[in-house]
This record gives sequence, C-alpha cells and structure tokens, in this order.
Amino acid sequence: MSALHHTGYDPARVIPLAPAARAPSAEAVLGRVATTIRAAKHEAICHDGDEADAYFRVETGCLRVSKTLSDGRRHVVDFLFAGGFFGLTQGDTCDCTVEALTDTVLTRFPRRQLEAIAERDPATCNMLRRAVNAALSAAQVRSMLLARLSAEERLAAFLLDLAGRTGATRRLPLPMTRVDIGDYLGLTIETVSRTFTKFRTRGWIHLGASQDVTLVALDRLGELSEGGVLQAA
Amino acid sequence: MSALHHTGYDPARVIPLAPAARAPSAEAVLGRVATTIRAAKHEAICHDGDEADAYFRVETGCLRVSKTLSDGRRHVVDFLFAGGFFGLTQGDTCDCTVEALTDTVLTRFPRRQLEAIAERDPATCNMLRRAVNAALSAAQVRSMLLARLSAEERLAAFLLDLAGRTGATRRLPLPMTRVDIGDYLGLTIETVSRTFTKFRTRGWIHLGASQDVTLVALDRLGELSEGGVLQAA
DNA sequence: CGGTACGTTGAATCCGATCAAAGCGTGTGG
DNA sequence: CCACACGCTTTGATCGGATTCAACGTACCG
Repeated sequence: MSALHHTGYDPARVIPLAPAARAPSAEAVLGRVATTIRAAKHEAICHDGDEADAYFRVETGCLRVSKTLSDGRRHVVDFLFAGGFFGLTQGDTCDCTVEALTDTVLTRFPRRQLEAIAERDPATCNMLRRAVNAALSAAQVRSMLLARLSAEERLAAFLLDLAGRTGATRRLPLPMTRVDIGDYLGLTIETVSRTFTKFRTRGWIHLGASQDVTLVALDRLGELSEGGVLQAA
Repeated sequence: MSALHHTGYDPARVIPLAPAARAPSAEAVLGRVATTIRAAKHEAICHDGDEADAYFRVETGCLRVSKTLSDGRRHVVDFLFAGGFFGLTQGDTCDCTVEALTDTVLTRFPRRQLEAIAERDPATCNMLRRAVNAALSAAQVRSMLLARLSAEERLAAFLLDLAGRTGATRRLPLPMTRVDIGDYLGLTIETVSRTFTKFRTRGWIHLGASQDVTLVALDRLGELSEGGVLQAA
C-alpha cells in the first residue's frame, strides 16, 4: 500500500497496542482513571488555547480537529474515527479545536493522572509514545500531500485513506461537509465539489444521498494518489 | 547537556525537560549506548525504505530530511540543526531520506538498545515521547502553512522559524539551496527566488554572499507570517 | 578558460481561487 | 401540509498567484 494511505496511523490499530504482551498492563492501569464521555453532533470538546486537562480516545463517531488563523482561514488538522485520539499536547493548552461531526462516544483520561501513570509505568508511556509516533508519520505524509499533490490526487488520497481508516471497503460515510474536506486538503469547496464531479462523471465513484460515497474504481483512484505517493528508489 | 533533547523545533526549551530531576537518569543510561558519527557535506545518513537501525541526534551542522515520489516530485519534510533528531520511526524502516547539507556531527543511538531502554526506563521513554510530541505539534503547524499560506507568508514564516531554531538574531546561515527551500515550502525555485527578491527590494532582508540572509524588518516579516500563523480566539 | 551547478529574471500558461447564481434537502413555523 | 428559509452543494464565468518554459547571470572548480 502506498505511503499516503495506511501510514500506520490507523488509530484503531495503534492504540489497542500492537505488542499485545504489554497491553493488559497498560489497559488495566489506564482503565482505572478512564471515564466515558458523550458529545452530540456539532458539540465542541475543546477549543484551541483552552487548558488541556485531558486526553481522549474516540470510541464511536467522528470528530474534526482544526486550527483557525486570526484572519479566519481555517485548517482541518485531522478527522478522527473510532480509535483516534487527541489531547496529547506538549504545553498545557490545547493546540487545536475539536468538534463532533456526529454523535460521539469518547473515553476521557485526566491529564494529570495519565501523565503521572506514564511517569512511572513504561508500558503506558511506550504505548503513548508509539501512538504519537504514528501520528507524526501520518502528519509528514500529509504535509507532502499538501505541498506537492494536485487537487485530484489529494481527493483520491483522501477517499482511500478514509476507506482504510473507517474499515469500509467501498462504501464510506462522509460525515464532514465540503468545507471541511476543503479545509483538510487545502482546497476550496468549489474545487472539492468539482473534483468530486469529475470522479463521478468518469465513473470512479458514486455519490450517495449527500452523506456517503461508494468507491467504484479503486484502481484508478489508487493510481492517482499512488502515482503521487509511492517512494522512488 | 542531556542526552536526547531538542526536538529541533524549539530545542532548548523542549528537551531540557521540565521536571529536571529525571534528566540525569535518562542521560546516564543513554550515554552508555551512544556513539559519535560524522557525515560530510552531501553525504546521506539513511534512505527512505532502508532498515531503521538507529536514532540520531544532531550535534552540529545541518541536515535535510526528505521524501521523493515515484515521479520525482520531492518534499523536504524538515531541516535539522543542532539538537534536532530523526530515526524514531514506527515500523523498522526509515520513512525519509536524510542527507547532510553541511559537515555534520551526530550522536547515534542503536535502535534495539534504545528501544530496550525505553521499554523499562520511564525517564527515557517520557523524554522520547515529549520529543516526538513536540515534533508532531510542529508538523501540524507546518501543514497549516502548506495548506493555507501564500508564497510570501510561507517564506516569511520560514525565515523567522529558521532564526528561532538556529538561535540567530538577525543574520542567518542558509545552508540549503533554493530547490531545498522550494521543496520545503511547497513552491518552485522560481517562486522562492522571486519572493526573496521582493523582500529584498522592500528592504526587509539583505541577501549576503549566497549562503546567508540578514533579516532587517523583523516586524514586517512577523506581520506576514503571524497574520498567518497566530491563533484566532 | 570552459564547465557545471545554482540563482535570477521575463513571458506565457494553467490550476485552483474567487465571484456569482442557481439547485437541493431538510426542518420549522404558519 | 405546505411555504419558506437556511445550509450545503453544484455549476458557470472570470481572475490571479504560482508554475512552467526559457534565457541569462554568476560563482565556484577542475
């Protein structure tokens, strides 16, 4: 698979801990401080600049992580699905705004307690470290996408990435609006819409009733994003 | 100096570890497996896809971290200066190519040993975790730069970031070529060159003999990148 | 001296942005 | 139940910033 999709930043897989041997320990320890939180559609979990008082893992639903510039330009840093996480910042303030795109269930880990546990429990610390590491790799691939790919390549990569992350094979939910997608891919809504239309008229995708897409020509989409993203040598 | 500090982004501040009490421990442990490596200008330390067998911290010099697409398009993921690091990947292969832009001195930590230490020593693990975390935050800001800022804003932000990272006040070294800068900022060499010229003719910068710049109007550059990068609320 | 690699500058082109307007769907209140 | 309004999407026309193509300048080095 190409670097663009499946960067390993696949929260669902990352957090439930790869090296299973260690998992029980970390899970057990963390379970003691975890609580379950619900967020309704459109509700904000935290705002850029707020005090960061907790770390969250998404159980079900979809969230939007974004930053907004003083002049109003917005950038969507990421969309989170089940298994995704946020709240691990370096300072003690949130560096992004996080909002629910659908009704969402989250697990909340109080920051002080989580940090205290990580401070002495290597299993927990390493789990967090691996998760952040995966997110970093994904962010680097994303920066290449933003710096070098065309609108068509970006959208193709986005759709395939989404498929990989949600576990969907061909039909995927699109809980986000065109604005969100544009702000995620560094494009305008019009360009996103036109590119969707291009894909549709070419028969590569099928646009369902406004909140889902079906990927028809996975190979074509793959060529576009892959031709972009595969490593050289 | 402590062992694995400096994320390369805001080195001095991030790594010397807030809770200073822990640093000595991690420092001492890591020191035992570290070796010093030298790389000559233009020499590659590792290639994308290679087996990742070590983690490196830059002591002196400047490195270029990049990815190249199959069709030749290249993206410079980062420039590393003293205190910067690389090699902490998730899988066991390098996900970027790293090359020396100047003669460089590096400290090398064998991957297996480093991982083994992190596995049992919370101090080391947390230090690594914080470093990766800082890098992730920086990557998110960079993706906003690539997605939303204009050429002028990008170059202004780049120059100010460079000043911050190298510790230079006004006169900074530019060990990288225009191609490198273009590939870093998602622009072509021509656009980078033209933008440098604009800044020069406005009297905002002074271009020295091909390998350094002097920032004259820090405030102007700040407005440009800040108008871009400052948070809203 | 060539030669090569890097940088600057100019002119033409193009992709995506911007401006504008028209569909569409959904939900709410008359 | 329908009318209307609001939010989102699509489509069209035009604009503009960055790219592309091309040429020239400049520094370094054998």
